[in-house]
Amino acid sequence: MVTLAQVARHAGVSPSTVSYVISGKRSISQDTRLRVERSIAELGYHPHAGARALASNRSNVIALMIPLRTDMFVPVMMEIAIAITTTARRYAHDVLLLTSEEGPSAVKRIAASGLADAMILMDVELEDERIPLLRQTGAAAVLVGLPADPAGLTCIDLDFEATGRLAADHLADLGHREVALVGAAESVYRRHTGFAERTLAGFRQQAEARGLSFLHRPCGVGHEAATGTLSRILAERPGTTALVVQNESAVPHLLNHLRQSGRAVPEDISVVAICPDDVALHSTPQLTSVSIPAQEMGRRAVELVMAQASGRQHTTGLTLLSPVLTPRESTGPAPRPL
Amino acid sequence: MVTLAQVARHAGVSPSTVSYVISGKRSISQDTRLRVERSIAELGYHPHAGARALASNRSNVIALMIPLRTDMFVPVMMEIAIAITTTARRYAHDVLLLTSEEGPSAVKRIAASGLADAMILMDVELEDERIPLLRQTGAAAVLVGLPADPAGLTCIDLDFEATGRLAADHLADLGHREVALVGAAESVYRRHTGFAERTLAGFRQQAEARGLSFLHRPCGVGHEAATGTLSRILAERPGTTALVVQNESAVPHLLNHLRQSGRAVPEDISVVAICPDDVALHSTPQLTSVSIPAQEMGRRAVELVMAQASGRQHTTGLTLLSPVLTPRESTGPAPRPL
DNA sequence: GTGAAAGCGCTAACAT
DNA sequence: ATGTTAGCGCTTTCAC
Repeated sequence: MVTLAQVARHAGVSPSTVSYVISGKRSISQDTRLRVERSIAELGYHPHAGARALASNRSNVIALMIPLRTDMFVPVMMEIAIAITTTARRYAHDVLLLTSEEGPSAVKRIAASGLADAMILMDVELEDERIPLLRQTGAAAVLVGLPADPAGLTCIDLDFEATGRLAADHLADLGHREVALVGAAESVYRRHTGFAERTLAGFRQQAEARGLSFLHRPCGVGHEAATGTLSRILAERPGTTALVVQNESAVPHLLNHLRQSGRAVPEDISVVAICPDDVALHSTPQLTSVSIPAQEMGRRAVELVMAQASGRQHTTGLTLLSPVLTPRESTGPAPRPL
Repeated sequence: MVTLAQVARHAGVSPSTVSYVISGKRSISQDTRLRVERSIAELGYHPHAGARALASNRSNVIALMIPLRTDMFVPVMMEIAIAITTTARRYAHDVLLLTSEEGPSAVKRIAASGLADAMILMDVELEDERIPLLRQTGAAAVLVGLPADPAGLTCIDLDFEATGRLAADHLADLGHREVALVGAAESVYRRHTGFAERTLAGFRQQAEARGLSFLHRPCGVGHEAATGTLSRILAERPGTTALVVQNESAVPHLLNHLRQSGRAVPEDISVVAICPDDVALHSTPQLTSVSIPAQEMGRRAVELVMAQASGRQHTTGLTLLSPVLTPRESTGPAPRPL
């Protein structure tokens, strides 16, 4: 193993000089810097992470806690996780993956062991058990999602209330009067993961403001669940002319069920999806959608947590990304009543 | 921060005793052990990861390299990653997440920095750039997937050749004579990720042995791609009575297209999917499938890499999990020719 | 602009 | 069965 001392000897300088060349924490003459850098390259030196963490009290690692659950749309989580990881590298950090299996105590373990010096928590619940521990350890942390009481915490999420309002407005503008919201799995609502409830609240608010009547139904995973939910909606409210879908995995089933039951999209029924762009683009017809900006959420989460960890500021507060609705082929004017 | 020395003082023993209580590397009297354990709990002590790594030359971290690509079925990757993470915890290890963005040099960086003492590589290509570096650093490593030349490497994967043969046999047993394989995205074949080609090879071999004629077509993502691929297959070979599908994201579209074109499954056409069980179970009809044992692959990958890292054995070799085909509702006897 | 040296918290000989 | 102690490789004063 190549050590800093070896690099120093090779370059004919002292160990501290090598250290300072690497960290840039004091000015070095052009000449020395070059010699040291050449030695580093030549010997293939990489600083020992443990030694560095021990001496500097910073691990250069961000812990990422992801849920074990499978009732969320997995590709979105994965995209966020990947965006976090690649962004972290830009800050010379690595990402440690933790699952919720270990429970809230993982927060304590990570903080106390100095394994990571910042944490990003995904799948935050309204009353998340990890939050008290977070407050008590005072670790730099960012939540992806909103808890009930975000005071003193740094959170980032899509503004789902605005998302619900946006969808309602879009449909109201098109003249729809009777609409339905096909939501996430029931377990998601039961668990009080904020996003589903916030979307519903925003949608309800604006639906009422715009005089829309609407129905909300959760929807489980799989073909049966999706078609069953849709049939029941259409049976109960035959006058429904538009659907808002906040359930990526149900999208193909829903579209197919509409096709099969002889309803044309958007002529007979309009569809707005809340989903990543690629899902919307790969559907037929391409879906009018409010996109889930997974990449941006991951990137911003890292930026927020790095700002905190570097002590530059305690950006304690909410970052709510504004939803963007992209009209595509799946929404159109409400059909004239028969 | 609570240190080992503080625990020692609190328990009235020497630091090394505390260390040995924790590691179990030498026998401790019942009495001392209890006192030390109580002190640890009382003070909320967690060993400093960096210090431990520095002193012991072991980080207790497994690096997991995942692909950035999105043409693989994401939920399977995620399930493997989660299984790896939870299994790693059973070995008192954590998982460091690396993406392929950093390139092959990540292997060098991790090995040289001592950040991880073992690596698991996913999405292995036949001529994977990371392999030479792996051989040269001599790091403990397990590949999920098979490269062209696995000599000296430890690999684990589903036995996709046997999977192909199994599917062919199942259909031949049911009397089918003309079958088609709906494969992964074309990019997957171009990149020479082994699994798709191996499935095809196994399927071809057994199809020939059993006298099946067959067609193979890659299939991209999305509704258009899936239905287009299927229409073309049926146009080209109207006598096709069975489909093997190695493309999870195409499954719902395929089933719907069959339904819509008036073909009953399995009366008119049988379908065998190569997919995780939950995809098979959530389809209608439930699919006869060869399951992708994501959990087991993750778990076994950790076991293999731990065995290696602990030096107990260099299990250099392939672990090919035997495929299991579960007959469900989507396959039946070949229809009598008209 | 550069060097010397004191730790960081732990492990693992080497003691007894 | 337990204690003493010398590092592990790095960062960071302190000194010039």
